[in-house]
Amino acid sequence: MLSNRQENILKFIVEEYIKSAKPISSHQICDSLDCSSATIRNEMVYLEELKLLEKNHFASGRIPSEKGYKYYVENLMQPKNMTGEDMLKLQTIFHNNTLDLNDAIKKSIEIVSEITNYTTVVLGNGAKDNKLKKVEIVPLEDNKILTMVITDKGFVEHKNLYLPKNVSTEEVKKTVDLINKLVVGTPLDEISEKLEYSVKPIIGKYVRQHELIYNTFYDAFSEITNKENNVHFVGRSNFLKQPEFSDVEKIKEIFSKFEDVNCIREIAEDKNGINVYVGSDSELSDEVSVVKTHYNIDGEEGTIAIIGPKRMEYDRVVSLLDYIKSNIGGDHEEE
Amino acid sequence: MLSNRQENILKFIVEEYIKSAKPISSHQICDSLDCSSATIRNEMVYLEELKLLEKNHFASGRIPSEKGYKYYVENLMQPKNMTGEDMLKLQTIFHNNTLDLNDAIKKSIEIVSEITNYTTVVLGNGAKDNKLKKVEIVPLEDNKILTMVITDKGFVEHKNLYLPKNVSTEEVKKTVDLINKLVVGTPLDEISEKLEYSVKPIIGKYVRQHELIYNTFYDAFSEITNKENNVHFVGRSNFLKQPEFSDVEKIKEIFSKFEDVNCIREIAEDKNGINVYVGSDSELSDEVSVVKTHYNIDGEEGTIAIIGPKRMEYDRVVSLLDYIKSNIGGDHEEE
DNA sequence: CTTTAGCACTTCCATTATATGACTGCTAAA
DNA sequence: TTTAGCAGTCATATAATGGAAGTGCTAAAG
Repeated sequence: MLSNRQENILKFIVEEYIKSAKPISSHQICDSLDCSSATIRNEMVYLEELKLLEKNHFASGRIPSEKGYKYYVENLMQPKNMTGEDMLKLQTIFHNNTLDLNDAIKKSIEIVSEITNYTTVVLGNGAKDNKLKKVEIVPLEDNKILTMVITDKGFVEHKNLYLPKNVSTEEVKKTVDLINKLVVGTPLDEISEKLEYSVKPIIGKYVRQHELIYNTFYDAFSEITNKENNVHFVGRSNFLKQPEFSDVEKIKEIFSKFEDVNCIREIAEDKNGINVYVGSDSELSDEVSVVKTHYNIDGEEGTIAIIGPKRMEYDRVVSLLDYIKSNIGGDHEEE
Repeated sequence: MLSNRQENILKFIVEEYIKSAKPISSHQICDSLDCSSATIRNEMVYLEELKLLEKNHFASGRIPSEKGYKYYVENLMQPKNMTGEDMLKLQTIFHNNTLDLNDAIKKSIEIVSEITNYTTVVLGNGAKDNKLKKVEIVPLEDNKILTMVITDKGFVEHKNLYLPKNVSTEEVKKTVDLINKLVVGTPLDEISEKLEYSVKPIIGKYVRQHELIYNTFYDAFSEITNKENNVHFVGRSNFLKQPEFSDVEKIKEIFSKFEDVNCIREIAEDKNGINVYVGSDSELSDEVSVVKTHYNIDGEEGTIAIIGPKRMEYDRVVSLLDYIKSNIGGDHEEE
């Protein structure tokens, strides 16, 4: 158990280090705690024994350890009031009533990224659990047709296809009608299966050249459903602004994680509330922290995450996420 | 005018420096040119007077100047035969007959980026000159509707809208019918105008709450047409791999250019053929070169650009671009 | 028992010195 | 015109040096 003074010292060190990125000396602390630097030093030795603080070298000031950050986040951090400026910027989004949920979230995190200089991600779960609303084709010039797949949540995927010359648009239309009759309402990730056992056996009765057309649609669907999650990444290069990433090697490490789809998928969160993952808990790199939250608004689910250095303004980021979460998906009934 | 030997020396230096990123000394050259290092040095002095070569410091080897690179590209570079490996990777795309032009280009540059470790961009001119094919709405749950704008080239823009409670879907449908009747065939960038003088004056006759609906559509259209060009950027972080960008400050400079939409727009090219812009000519940074080409296939236009350090494998990149250009937009009639 | 002053000690960091290696430029001879 | 050879220049690596910063410890004071 930490004494009151020990907690204050830890808090001071974490917060000051977040601001300055420089190790904190005992002298810097004694003013605000009203005791001598020697006293602080004695306490610091204890905090270091508990692995809450670290030193870069024998005679450097202290910096928070990963454990120290965690202790801070869990026990010492106080909710930070949002500044009027931050609020104002976000409100321009929330007051736009016609904005789609996904667009609103994207815009919010763009703003967060801009005002905090951290990296932000939205990871929607895409259209996986959406149900097929309809399939539509629009014949364009020549043998080119536009095919669209529309889901019940308003997700649209489209793809331009070129038909082999011996296939007429009429035949394709018949196929589309068949699909619409038989497959509408099916969740996207079950469509391939359903096509196989409910459309394929009978398509031959209605459609000439059915094999070619069927395969084309089958491929189009599987491409659409395999499409990687809806990720919106903003402000990757903000990491370049952080002094602890002034080494290109470290930047490389982070960026290669960012490019690795699997790493990004792992960011997905399913816990309630706003969760903070420091360093190794972030699953990305020991050098970064992730603050994230899961949302589920009228069935549209996803994760919003803010990625920054461990030396992150946790209090500010948490309050920003909190603010966004309580404002998105607000009723569109009103007005 | 350069002598034969002088050209050979310049060529050797450029090509060797591209490989090694280290200044080239006279000794390295004399073997392959069959004369002594002193002779080379005498020639190098002359090439330096012409500003084709530079030195980092008094006793360093020579590196090509911007002018030197240009001379190389214009006069010395020989077309490089593509390696079988490179070809093979690209052919997987060109042999996929159902692939849309845009998708094919995107996939190609992804491969180019991967095999060359340079950054690539496709800058389509979006849907600006497309003509409206149709507007469509799909009512979803509650007061949410999906609105889609489809163009003659198969470009689709969609947006989920929330209707105020007192507006019925019926009224929206009427508006859509009106727009389809009056505005179809109009180029996208003239639509706002046309809405204003051909739909607005008469919409009141057919639609209740016409103001609200009209404004909603008007906004949706202007948002769609203002949408920034279709840019597909790949492999930004490849710059981290180049030794001349081991300094974070330089990376910052490049990345901030990449994030600046105007800078990216300027990449658009309208000249014929494949053009090489070295250093300051690149419009991005003195430290990079851009190799780009304009394509116009069945009216779909755009620019493909490859961005790398000045120390770029120009011959390889040019041949890659050439190969892609002669393969995309191949007939879909066959088979 | 807690706090503090003071001092010795450790490490970093910037500066300087020094040696080495890599090249060039120049000169004089081939 | 070409070449050999040497002096001269600069980068780079390594070591030495003198602060500066900040701790740990001890002993005295509260």
